[in-house]
Amino acid sequence: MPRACCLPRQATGSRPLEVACSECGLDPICLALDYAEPESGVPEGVLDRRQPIPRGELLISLNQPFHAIYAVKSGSFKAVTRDLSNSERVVGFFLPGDLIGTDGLATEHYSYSVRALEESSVCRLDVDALPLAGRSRDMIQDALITLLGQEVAMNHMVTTSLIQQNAEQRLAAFILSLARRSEIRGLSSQDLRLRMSRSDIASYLGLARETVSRILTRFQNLNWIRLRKHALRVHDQKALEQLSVLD
Amino acid sequence: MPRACCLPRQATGSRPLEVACSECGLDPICLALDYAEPESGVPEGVLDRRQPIPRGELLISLNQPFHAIYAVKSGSFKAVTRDLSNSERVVGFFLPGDLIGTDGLATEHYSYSVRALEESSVCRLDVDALPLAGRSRDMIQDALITLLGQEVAMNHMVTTSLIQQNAEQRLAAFILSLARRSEIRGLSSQDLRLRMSRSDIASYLGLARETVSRILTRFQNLNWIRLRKHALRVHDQKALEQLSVLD
DNA sequence: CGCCACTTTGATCCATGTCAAATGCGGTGG
DNA sequence: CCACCGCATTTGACATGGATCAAAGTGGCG
Repeated sequence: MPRACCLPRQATGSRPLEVACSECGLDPICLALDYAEPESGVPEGVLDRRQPIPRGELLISLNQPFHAIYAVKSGSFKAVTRDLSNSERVVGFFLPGDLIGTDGLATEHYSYSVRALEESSVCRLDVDALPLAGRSRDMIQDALITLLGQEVAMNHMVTTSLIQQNAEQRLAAFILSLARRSEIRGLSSQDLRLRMSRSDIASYLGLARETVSRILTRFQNLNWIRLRKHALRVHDQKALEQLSVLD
Repeated sequence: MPRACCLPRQATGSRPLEVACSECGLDPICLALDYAEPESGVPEGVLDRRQPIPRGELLISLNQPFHAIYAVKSGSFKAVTRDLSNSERVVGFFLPGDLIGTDGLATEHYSYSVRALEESSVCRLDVDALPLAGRSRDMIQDALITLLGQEVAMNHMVTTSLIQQNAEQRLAAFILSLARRSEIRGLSSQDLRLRMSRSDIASYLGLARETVSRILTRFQNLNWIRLRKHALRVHDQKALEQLSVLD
């Protein structure tokens, strides 16, 4: 059973690595839609595959009405919201295979802006148009329930691990989470590309950017990681893991 | 259209205040099940209403397989999990109208233990038995999607507000969130009962219990709140709100 | 009445925020 | 190709919020 949407872009030269459809968070729904191949009978616009997004471009604007869920195919994104004092706060990063916008399902509008950190591509699922797709509601609903449930569980973990850990632990957990997500999606867990700025990381982790910088160099001096501009290589995963375990 | 399950317990004497069914998070599903009244044809055990839970009792144990979602009818609960270093961490409080266990929908097991902070009661929805209820899958699925979506949005807010606020702001936000939830459910937003210990609050907010204590007395000295053992009266909601706005 | 758990208050220390300056890096124009 | 500029990052010095340790106060319950 070849997954058609994964075939064409196999070796397009300098393109960044893509996550395989089979590893993508949207896959259950794509399956239900037969990947919206022409012969599937799914109308145009329900599932748009591989939409390119230039670096710096907004994929979603805060408070925009909800219409679609996106899956990151390649590249990366950051989610930014405004807190009560109206200052920007990074609330998440999206890597290949991640879903963007699931929280809009309930609220009817997006609760954050999403910006491409690099040249990226996404698959877009038009939720409003889903009923037109003629697919079994049950399948799609079940898939959505699963997705949302995973989202809840993930958020839960993140919250738990971020609050009341010190700066070193937060950074270690952050790096490990990137590595794990990368691995889950079938990419390398050792060579990571941190396309976000130190400020973005700091904002996300609730730290000062100076602290992020200091601790990253500390990790590097301990030979736990190797950091060259935005390329991160994990040398000693065990050491990072131990850090989170020690209280 | 009287809501049957709200009728009988109207004035049972010394019982704590109950949330009305119409204000309960489970209501959309209860509606779909006709409140599981005898004449509704819903089998026994799908929706158990008003199960009493004694103070200190476990409603859910960590890692227990998932079977049901609960709605708090009266009283209150705390959710406790263990972090990587195996120490206990409070990850949430449940007040009347709140749903417990929604994250199990996806993970198939509960990710925290839930303990009654006082004599409480819950409605129990047996998710496994739902298909037997003969209700339209669509209705129930839609309701579940809405519930999960709200959960995601809520978690999002909590995470955003907790990380990178100082202790005063966290406490202020905590009190305000209790007040708002109380109000949303149709109860008083000024008179709150904090049945959890200072340690529980501290654990939840990622602070030391001494800090919680100190700041609560500080708020009291400023005349923003009045605190008598576990009864909290909000005197100056505006002041608390301003605190979160200032960065 | 007295024990035990919880809470409050006080004193001290350290991690991390803040401010400031130096360094590095990419882009642009000459 | 180099000179210059602007921005991100790194590094240093210092201040402080909150953790930690310690001890006293408070209330519930046998």
